[in-house]
Amino acid sequence: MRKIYTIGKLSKNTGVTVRTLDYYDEIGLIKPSSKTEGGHRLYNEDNVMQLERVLALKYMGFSLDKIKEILKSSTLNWKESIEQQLEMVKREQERLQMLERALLSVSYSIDFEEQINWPIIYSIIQFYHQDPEEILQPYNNYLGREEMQKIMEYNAKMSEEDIHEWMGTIQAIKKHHDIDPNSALALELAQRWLNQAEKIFGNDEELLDDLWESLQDLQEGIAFYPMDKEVIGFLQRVSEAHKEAK
Amino acid sequence: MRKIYTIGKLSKNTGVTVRTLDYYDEIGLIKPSSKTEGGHRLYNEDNVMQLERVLALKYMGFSLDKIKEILKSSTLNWKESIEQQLEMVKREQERLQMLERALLSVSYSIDFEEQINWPIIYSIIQFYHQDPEEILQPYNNYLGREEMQKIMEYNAKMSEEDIHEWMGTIQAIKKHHDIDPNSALALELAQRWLNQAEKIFGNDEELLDDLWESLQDLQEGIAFYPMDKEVIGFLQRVSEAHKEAK
DNA sequence: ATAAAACAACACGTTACGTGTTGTTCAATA
DNA sequence: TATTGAACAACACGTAACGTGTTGTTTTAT
Repeated sequence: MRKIYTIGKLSKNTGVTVRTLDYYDEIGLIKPSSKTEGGHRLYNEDNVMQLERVLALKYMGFSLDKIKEILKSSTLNWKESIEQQLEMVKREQERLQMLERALLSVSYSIDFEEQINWPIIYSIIQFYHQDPEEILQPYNNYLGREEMQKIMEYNAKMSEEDIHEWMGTIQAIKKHHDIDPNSALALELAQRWLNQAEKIFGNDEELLDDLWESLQDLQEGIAFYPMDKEVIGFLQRVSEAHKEAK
Repeated sequence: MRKIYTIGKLSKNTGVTVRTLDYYDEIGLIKPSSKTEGGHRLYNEDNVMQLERVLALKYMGFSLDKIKEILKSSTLNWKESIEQQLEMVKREQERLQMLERALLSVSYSIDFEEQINWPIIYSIIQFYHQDPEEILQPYNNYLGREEMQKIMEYNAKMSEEDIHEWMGTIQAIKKHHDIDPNSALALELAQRWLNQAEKIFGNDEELLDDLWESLQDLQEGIAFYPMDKEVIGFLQRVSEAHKEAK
């Protein structure tokens, strides 16, 4: 029993709008198998099958143009198309990762500052805008290949919670950066920073030492929130004051 | 020293095309502060600042319309916009997750079958198309709330490798589903399936038992590759044959 | 036979510009 | 100062995949 559908029936059966079927006809993606004398479109079961395939490919994220191409081609090209699509999806996922972190950082920065601090937003975006490899480039002279690799891994593992805490600490230091390095509060802040850094970079003392050294030279830090010379200078002063006190 | 830029200079300094600045003027996003007698646009430093902000917001994924709205509003609305954007990003990430898994599954299915098996593609897409909660609905009568929760977690943790192996096993069973349940090959296949299942669902024997029970009743399985009655029937037969042999 | 429903074909709108054209203004040079 | 080449404004059309709306025609039910 061969079934024939008018465009309206096909639309109801598949959930695809009439306009869409109209459009698919127009671009030559699905041509109705026949027409009535008056010119109304008639779809047969082959057409239904074509539509199902188109919908499947559309779900996989292909453009209608690509779908037309794929449906005409052989299995070999199929594999290639799917691989390409997979790569596209992975790139998009990475982009969204960066975007999510940037948005979180901006959100936290508004929490802490209680207003919009544009320079910080710019630096957050600049940080996440470049691809991960590039971020660490300034450290090239200070850190080895493996160390950079490690930092990347630790960095990627940071949770929302971690980012939040980290930003809170930096923010607190920025607020009090001019207090006496010998004071209890100064020590507490430095301790807090160190704890956080250890949490992020594991208990890898050596890595942390190398990183700290490079930070002192560069006067500008990695991380999701600008570790600028204000913060680094503060940490230096507290560290020295603490050493002397010993 | 107030700097004034023509559209071309501003374009060169910021990397934004002249056409884009033209467009931003047209939609009222960035209006040049003044014009020459002849009508050429002149941008001042305020305009440069506006442009920097627009670019920052654009990077965060907002539409130009939303950006216009945000730049006019207060800090409060800012928070809300960013939260919304974050939710959008998260939804999109979930969608891409599903999409990636679907594409991987289709890719593997082509590997195994060496041709395009449309019904399998449809079921893969149907599986990933619904939201995660809905997938487990048929099991509602068999599994408790916590058990379903666990399955979801295990499922989400599956790596590419896992999916690949799983599909390979199911595929192999489908190829040999009519062999003697007492044969060595049958036992081996069933063993392979069990190993895989244990790998995915941990060593949680109880969970696996309940799941297996529900599978036998429903005759259709969860998972990224159709565990249909062919496969389930095969596993049943081998299991019984093995019990008797004991 | 007639009225209502379905349909075809066309047009415009959507986003954030790219690309190209025409006519005008600016800036540098002779 | 006149000229010429570069820069510019303003406009048009194209992009992807349709949604929405209109007009005129065909089909279907009564």
